Amino acid sequence: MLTIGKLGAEAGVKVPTVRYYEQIGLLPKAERSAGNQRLYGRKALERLAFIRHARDLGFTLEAIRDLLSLSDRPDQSCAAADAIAKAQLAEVESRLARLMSLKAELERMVVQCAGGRIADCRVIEVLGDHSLCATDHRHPEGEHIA
Amino acid sequence: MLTIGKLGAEAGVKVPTVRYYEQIGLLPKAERSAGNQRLYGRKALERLAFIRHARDLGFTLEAIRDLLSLSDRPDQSCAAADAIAKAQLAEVESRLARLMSLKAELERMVVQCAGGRIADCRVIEVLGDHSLCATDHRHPEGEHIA
DNA sequence: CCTAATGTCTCTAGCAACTATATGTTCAAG
DNA sequence: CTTGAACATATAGTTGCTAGAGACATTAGG
Ligand SMILES: [Zn+2]
Ligand SMILES: [Zn+2]
Ligand SMILES: [Zn+2]
Ligand SMILES: [Zn+2]
Repeated sequence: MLTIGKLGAEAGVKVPTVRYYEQIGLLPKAERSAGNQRLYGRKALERLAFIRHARDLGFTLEAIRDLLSLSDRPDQSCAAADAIAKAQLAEVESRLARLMSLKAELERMVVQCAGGRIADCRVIEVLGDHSLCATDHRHPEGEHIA
Repeated sequence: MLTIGKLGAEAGVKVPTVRYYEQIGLLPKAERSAGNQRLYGRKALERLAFIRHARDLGFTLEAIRDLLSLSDRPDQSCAAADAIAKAQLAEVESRLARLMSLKAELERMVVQCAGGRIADCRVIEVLGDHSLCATDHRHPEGEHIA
């Protein structure tokens, strides 16, 4: 049995994060030692590693919650799981497109600045006027910015 | 003079967001009408449009605060503004690199799944085991995930 | 065996950047 | 003059954690 610290170290997750996952019901309530400390077995480690990996791939905790409950029903069709992964792929692709556009605009700004006074700074000028941009990089409503 | 609603519409910013920007000191406290409603002039509109555009380019509010205070000093060197833009470009490039890696892994997962039962689902399998991944896409510590 | 250093416990609050809700006031149209 | 939209304030919620306070548990050294 692992203490929370060992568990976190094995899975690459910080201790408060493990407790947080338990709090929001992503991990089941852990067994406790005589002294009230959490104890984990191999199954909990696998579950936490799954969560960590899915987070690393950008899935939200909500999506991970669904994926975990699917993975608890091995005999069902995996269509729902695949749909979640495809949605995540689409999300990543859309962020990618936007970030490429941002990169282009930022590069233009930085390159065009001759490095003089603020009054002549291309960075400041472009930030004040989107019509100076080459692409329409604007934030589609409802999309997360990061 | 514009009311907050008109101002927001002109700049493409929601009304509560305008009030939020005022609250955190990004916009100066607005003049008020006899009936205590906010009134804005052209300068405020320009400032809000600047903020909106910078947000659209992914700058944080902290960076925008700095850029705004720089733009209030037109005679100073623009080196600091350029540095902020370069840092933002670097940030975008690093996110881009990570997202490309995520996209590759997600595509692999989705393509490899034959679409049967959960027990055989490649999506679930890969999520449980990073060693099945082709690249090291893992989250560098301290970086934002989105 | 005692002590000191970690590690763990709970609880609360904070971060970014808003968004939503509730309740009340002002304004413009008809 | 009444109605309804737009405005006002204040508070709480969102996501995914992270940081702190103050108390208890465990472990390693002397
Ligand atoms: Zn410049
Ligand atoms: Zn632009
Ligand atoms: Zn599948
Ligand atoms: Zn992986």
